[in-house]
Amino acid sequence: MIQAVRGMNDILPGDTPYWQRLEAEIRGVLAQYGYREIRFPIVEKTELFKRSIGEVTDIVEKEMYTFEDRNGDSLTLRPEGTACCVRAGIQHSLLSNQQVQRLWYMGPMFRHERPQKGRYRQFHQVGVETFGMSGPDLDAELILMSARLWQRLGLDGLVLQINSLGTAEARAVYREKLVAYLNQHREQLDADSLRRLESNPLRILDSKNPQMRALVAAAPKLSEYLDDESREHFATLCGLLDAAGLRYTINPCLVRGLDYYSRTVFEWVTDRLGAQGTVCAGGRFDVLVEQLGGKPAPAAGFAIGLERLLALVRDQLQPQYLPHAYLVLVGQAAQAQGLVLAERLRDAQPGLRLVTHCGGGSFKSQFKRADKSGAQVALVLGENEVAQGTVGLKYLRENREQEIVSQGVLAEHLMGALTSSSIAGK
RNA sequence: GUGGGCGUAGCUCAGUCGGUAGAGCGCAGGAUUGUGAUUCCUGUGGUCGUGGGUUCAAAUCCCAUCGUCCACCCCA
Repeated sequence: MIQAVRGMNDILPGDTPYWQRLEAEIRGVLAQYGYREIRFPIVEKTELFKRSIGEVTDIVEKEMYTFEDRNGDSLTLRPEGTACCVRAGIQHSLLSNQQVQRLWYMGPMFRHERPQKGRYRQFHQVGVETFGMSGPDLDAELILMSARLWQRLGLDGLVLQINSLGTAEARAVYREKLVAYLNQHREQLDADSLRRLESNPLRILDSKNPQMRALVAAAPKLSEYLDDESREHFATLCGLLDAAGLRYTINPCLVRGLDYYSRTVFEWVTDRLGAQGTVCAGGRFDVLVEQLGGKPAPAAGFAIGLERLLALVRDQLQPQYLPHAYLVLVGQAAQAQGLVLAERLRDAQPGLRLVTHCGGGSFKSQFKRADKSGAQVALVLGENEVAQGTVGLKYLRENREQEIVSQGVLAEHLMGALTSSSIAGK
């Protein structure tokens, strides 16, 4: 048997209604804030990710699906969307002349990691990216928008952590101080931290090893090395969040794995997903556009891991996907008439979800199918009904008497029988 | 990439000391021939993940491999 690629999952019919519902809620919130969808390819030039995410990051060094196409170009399945979005924005002049853009995208991303709970090799993200707005008010909007989404989904228990990374220059100064400090205590560092001392020393700050905690606690603080503008930016953001009544934790150790972030970074975290607790993460990346060859433009955004989010809210979603009615057809004449009748019903009630029985069979077996379909009612067209121009209407989920309805008024009758809201509502 | 747990029917799982497999659910059909879901009866089901090895004999013991889950790591 040929199986799906490891870490890449099929989403089956039992799950897709939940995905669709989740995606619809997200689209709804994004629309409330005036964000517009952008779509870009799943494959990009490898160079794009090397230059944006950073050559020495784990993603670029060992997690990308990179291959040569038939021209010999090095291409990569996108491991994230920000770089793609910026590339598309630059290419189509969406970001020049101080233009303001509020964009979003949704789709699969690819990283070659060892699969575990909440972490897959093909996973799905909703990404939000904004351009041309440098102030903390935009940062606050992004965070409030994500908070609104949790509220709309009935999701509580997420904790908001925020921090400021300052400018690249300020961070470089701090990095030197931090490396100097850690080198003084080299003998206390664990193997991971020694490795990160070379690659990404800031990550040592959020080491999970408890033995590192005292060392980290006494380390120089990034906040003490922030440039004045970043400091003020961050203070204003905190004030805006306070004014909006949003609770947050300032986490001085919150850093990002991708190189392009600057100033504000934030994460929404849960303790209900095991080791992969970050549901949403983002921040500001003011230098990325220029770094990728565009005119300088401030930018900020975030990404949501859809598998993780769905795991948290699945039980609260109420997807509507079961058919309203199942048409039982017994006899040659009924089979021929039934298809036509079903089409007429769909013409008259576009919101009606009607399954027509195919393949014949006894009344008994067809009613079994009707029941298993989840339909609220069975419509019965047999020899008697054909002869009389009627349809039997049996309620499968409630204790009501079976009805005989003239075919001419069936569409109208169904509206009442099924409660109009359930047909009108998608 | 590293470590640990687990792979038996469509699903959830039994399977003793090594003697070539069972249950429940599901699925199909039936219970005086036009009515589901309950009940009863019957039937359908498996290359025991895969490939080697040990043995007269392997679901069972050993090795490898693949998959899966969890953690490290990484990240959304």
